[in-house]
Order: sequence, then structure tokens, then C-alpha cells
Amino acid sequence: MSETALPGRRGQAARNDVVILDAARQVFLVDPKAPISHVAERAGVGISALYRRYPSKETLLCRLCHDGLRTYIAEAEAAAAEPDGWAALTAFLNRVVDADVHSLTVHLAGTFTPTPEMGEDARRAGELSVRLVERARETGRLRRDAVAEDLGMILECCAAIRVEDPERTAQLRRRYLALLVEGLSAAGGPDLPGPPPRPGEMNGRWRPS
Amino acid sequence: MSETALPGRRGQAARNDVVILDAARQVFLVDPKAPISHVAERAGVGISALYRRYPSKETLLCRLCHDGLRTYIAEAEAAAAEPDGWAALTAFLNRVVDADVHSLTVHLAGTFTPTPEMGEDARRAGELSVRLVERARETGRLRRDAVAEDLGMILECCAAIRVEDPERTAQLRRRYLALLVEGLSAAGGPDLPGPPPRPGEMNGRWRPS
DNA sequence: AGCAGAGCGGAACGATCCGTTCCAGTGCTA
DNA sequence: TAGCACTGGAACGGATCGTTCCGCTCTGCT
Repeated sequence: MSETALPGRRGQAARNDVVILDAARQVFLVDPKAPISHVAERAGVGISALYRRYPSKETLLCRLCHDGLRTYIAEAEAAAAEPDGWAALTAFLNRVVDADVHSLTVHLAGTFTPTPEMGEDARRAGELSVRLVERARETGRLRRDAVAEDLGMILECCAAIRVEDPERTAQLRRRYLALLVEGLSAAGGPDLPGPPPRPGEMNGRWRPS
Repeated sequence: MSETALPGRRGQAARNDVVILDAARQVFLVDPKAPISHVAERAGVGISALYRRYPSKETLLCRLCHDGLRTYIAEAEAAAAEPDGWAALTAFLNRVVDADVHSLTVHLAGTFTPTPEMGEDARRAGELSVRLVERARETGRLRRDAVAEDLGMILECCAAIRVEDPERTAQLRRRYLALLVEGLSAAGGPDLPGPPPRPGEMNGRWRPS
């Protein structure tokens, strides 16, 4: 925040950088197919301001998606520092749901061709998820038939919850995440039906469309 | 099925009636904004065959949506006949998820102006849901802070699960529905966070767009 | 003070898409 | 055989959207 004091044209440009990114996040969160002009309007800038920064819509989408992936990784690494494996898992899920990372990363996939670096990050995210689930299982509070790939599906479920008011959306998502986590912790219950999700099963979207 | 034997032009027309409806369901399930030509292709008929039956795309969408609503009601009434309240609720949820009714009814809302009859049916569906939850609560297996409106949200969660293969999609949905139901049955656990969903809170879509 | 140019707003363009209409063909049915 | 219900699919007109372009402003440097 120390550079918000920058005055003049440079300052406006620097401010626009973040304003545009914020607006894009909000707009594409609500409608992944929104036209680029909506982003400009929401940001209160002209279309030129967008095209000065990103050579195409695809580039902007890619940036947004990659940012989301990085947030996911950061939260996973933060959770890894938590000593209790169960608390680490639940805190991680809550943070990721609150940050609305999943909508951004997943609902945008398929609208652009991913960079190699993103593939690398996606793999790293996968590894961290596995580790998180392993540690949670070791505590004995996680049901034994849960797998790492369940995390993505659970996040997908929560991302589906959406109402007009963003704050209320967050509240409701926490409610159903709690329900799902309660289900995850049922050690005594019956096994979950069906074969669990396989790695990469949900990623049909990642081929360039 | 007794009329599939009808030969000739009349028979083709009768067969096309159901083929078109089936195709429309499949297509709009995957992409609610799909063009009408996709439906025609999937059905293996020309566009005229569609417009002979429905005066506009909106009419077809409305029909699909209303059919889904009726299925919901039918399943709810069937569940009401089940003597055990908990079994009634879980069976109902499984049937509705399997029938993929929620995607049709909800993801299509807002793309047309609902008929008064649909409003009536929607109210009836709401009443049946309340009754279902009440009976399940009386058995003591349903957590006390669950409300009828939770059902819609749970269905929304399940509808969010979707992979390429429809059969596999159904399997996975059952898995996460089981997780959610397990959470619903946790009588001893902590209360769910946040205020529960209010009636009509999820229905911002029902205004004509 | 004056100027080069970075940065900007938004109109204009061209491509694509999609709902709907229209017409010529086909094979029952009477 | 004449009429007609039904059909396939081309054609049309309108809307949408990504991108380009042009004229303007205001800054930072000389």
C-alpha cells in the first residue's frame, strides 16, 4: 500500500493495475463468459486501459486463473504449518472457500490454453492436497475412504452456492462446507458409495478449447 | 411405448416428439445457453421439427423446466408414502439427484418468464419439502438446525458435480450426496454456522430476465 | 515554457453466433 | 392422384463481442 501515494499519470496507472484486476475478478466470478467491456465498466476505466495491460482477453483470464492457483498453493502451504492435521485440513478448506478461489480457477479453465508454468503449479497444488489429506487421516478424524481428489469436488460443491449478496454467499458456503466436513469426519458411518474420483478426472476442461 | 409401432409420417412425428424432448434435456443440461440448432442436431432432426412443436426457444425451455418441477413433486409425493421419515428424506434426495432435476429446473430459471401454473407448482414443491424435513426431524436422526431450504442448496451442490461421462457423473454425485447426508445426520456435532437459508433466498433467478 | 509521448476513453469495425422464417421436397392418406 | 402434414436445412436480420484506432489529456523532462 505504500505506493498509493504516487500522484500523477504514473500513480493513476499503478492504481488502475489493481483496480482492473479486482474488477475482472468480480465480473468473471459472477459470469465467466462476461464481455470485456463489463470489466472496463466495473473498473470505471476505458477499454484501452485493459488492452494496454493485457494483449487479449485470454491473457487476462489466464492471469486471473493463475493467481487463483497461486492463492490455493499459498493456503495449502500455510495449512501445512498447522501442527494438527485435522485442523489443517478444515482450516484450509474454509480459507479456500472464503477466497472464492475455486470458481476463478475452475470455471475459467477451458477458456484459454494453459501455460507450462500453470501446469507445474497445478501439479504442486495436487501434491499439497495429497499431503493435507494424508495428515488428516493420520489423526483418525478423517473417514478412511476419503481421498485427496475429494477436496476438489468439495470445493466445487461450495462454489455452486451463490446468491445476490456476496457476503451472504460466503455465509451460506460456510454452512454447507461445515455439512460436508461433518460428513468427512464421520469415522463410524458407512463407506461412501461409488469409486472415489481419480486424479485428473475432473480436469476435462484443461484441454485448450 | 405401445405407440412406437405406429408407422409412417404420423409415427415419425410421434417419435420425434419424445426424441426432441430427450435431446433438449441432454443438451440444455450440459449448457443452458446452448443454441437451438444443437438440440436439433442431437435429436437428428431439422430445425423445423422443433419449431413445429414449440413456437419459440423460450417455450421449449419452459416446458423442460416445468417437467423437472413436476418430477420433483412426484418424487416428493412418492417419498411421503415411505413410513420412516429419515428413509423418506434420503431416498427423495437420491432420486432427485439421479434424475438430474435440479440442473434443469434451476439453471434454466431466468431464461424465460414463468407461467402462473409453474409458480403454483413451485409452491407445492416447497410445501412438500417442508413436510419431508419435518418428518425426518421427528425421527431424531436429522440434525436439529437443518431447515427445509437446505434441501435446495444440497441439490445445488450435487448438481455442480459434472464430468464428461454421464454415468460417472451420477456415481460421483451419489458420493457427495452421501457425504452431505452424513453431515445432516450428525445429531451430536456442533451446530451449522451462519443463519440458515431463508425461503426464496435462492430464487433471485425467478424474475423474468 | 514547451514538447514528446505515455496513458486514456470510447466510437467503430469486422467477425461470429443464434433465433426465427421460409421454401422446396417427401411420402401418407383419402 | 391430389392434397396435406411434416420435414430438412438454407437464408436472414439482429445482436454481441473482441479488437483496433483515433483524438485527447496531462506528465515528466529539457
